[in-house]
Amino acid sequence: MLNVSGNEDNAPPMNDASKFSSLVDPVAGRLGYALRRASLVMMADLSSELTELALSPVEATVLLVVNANPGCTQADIGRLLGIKRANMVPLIAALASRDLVTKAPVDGRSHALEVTPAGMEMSSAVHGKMDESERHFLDCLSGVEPAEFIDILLRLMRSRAPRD
Amino acid sequence: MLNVSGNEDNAPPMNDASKFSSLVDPVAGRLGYALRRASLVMMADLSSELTELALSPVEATVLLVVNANPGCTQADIGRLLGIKRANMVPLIAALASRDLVTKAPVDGRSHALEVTPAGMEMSSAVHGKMDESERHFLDCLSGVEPAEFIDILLRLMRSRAPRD
DNA sequence: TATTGTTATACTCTATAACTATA
DNA sequence: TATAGTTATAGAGTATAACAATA
Repeated sequence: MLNVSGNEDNAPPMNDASKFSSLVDPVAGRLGYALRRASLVMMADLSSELTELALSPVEATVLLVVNANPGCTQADIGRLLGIKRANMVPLIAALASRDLVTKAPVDGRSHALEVTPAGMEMSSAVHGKMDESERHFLDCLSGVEPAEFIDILLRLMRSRAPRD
Repeated sequence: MLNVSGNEDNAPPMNDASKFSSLVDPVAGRLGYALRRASLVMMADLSSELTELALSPVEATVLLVVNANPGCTQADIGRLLGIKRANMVPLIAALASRDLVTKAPVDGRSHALEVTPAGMEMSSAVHGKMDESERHFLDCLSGVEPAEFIDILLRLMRSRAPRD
C-alpha cells in the first residue's frame, strides 16, 4: 500500500498543528467544523481507494445498497442515502451501463434493481476497499468504541429531519 | 425559535430508522458514511442559522479566522481551513465589499486582513449562531465529553496530509 | 526559485422545476 | 392526488493552469 504521509504505524502522527499554520484557530473547538474536516479527509481517502474500481464513493454506496436490497427502487435508495430522485438517474445509469446492476420494470412506473454476478463481485471488492480505508482511521478512536462512536454520529444525523 | 422537527425537548427523538426507509442499510456501520451524513446535517443546520446574517458557513468561518488573527493573509487562511488560494479570492472580496474586513497591502504581494468594527460585531453574531446550532447536537453526545469527541475528530483529520 | 494574489475555466455535486406515466 | 422516473438546467463548491508582481 502507498504510504503518502509516512504515518502508517505507531510513530507520533503529527498531532501538533505545525503542519497547517501558526494561526489561532477559532473554530477548532466547533463540533460542526471538526466533523466536516474529518469527513472530507475520510472521503478523500476512500475516493482514492476506489479509483482502482473506477467507482466514486456515492456509486459504490449505491451499489452496496442494491446488493443488500434486491428488488429495491431508485426512490428507495434515494430516501435511504439522502439523494434526490433526479440525481439518482445518472448514478443508476452508470452502474447499469457497466452491467453491475439491472433494472426490471415491475410496476409500470418503478423498476426493481438487482446486482448482476459482476455487481456482486464488485460489492465484495467495495467492502474490501472500505475496510482498508476505515482501518487506519479506526486507530484514531483511542479509547472510544467504534460502534459507540458511530452510533453517536448516526444519532446526530437522525436528530434533524432529512430535507426532501 | 422555529421547531421544524417537533423534537426540541426530551421526547423520544425518532431514534429508529422508520423516518428514512425500510431497507437494509449496508453502510450504517461505516465510520466514513456516518461522519459524512452527520456533517451534512450539521452544515445544513448552521447554514439556515446563518441566513439571518447573510453569510455562508465558509464565509462566516473565514470572518472568524480574520477576527482571531488580525494581519493574516489570504494564503494563511487557506492553509488553515483547507481552501485553495484561487478560491479565497471571491470569499475575501465578498467580506470586503460588505465592509466586514479590510485589505491593507503590506508586502507588495500580500495583504494584511483585519476586521472592521462591523466585522467584529458580525463575528460575535456568528459565534452566537454557532453556539445556537451546536447546542442541540451536543445533546446527542450522551456520555462522551464534547471536547474528547472533537479531539478525536481533529486527530482523524490530521492523520492524513492535506492535499495542497 | 518559491510565494501571493489573481483570472479564467472546468468539473463535480446538488437543487429545482417541469413533464410523463402510473398507482 | 401522490408517486416513480426522467429531463433539463441552475447553482454551489472545488480543482487546475496560467500569469504578474514580489520575496
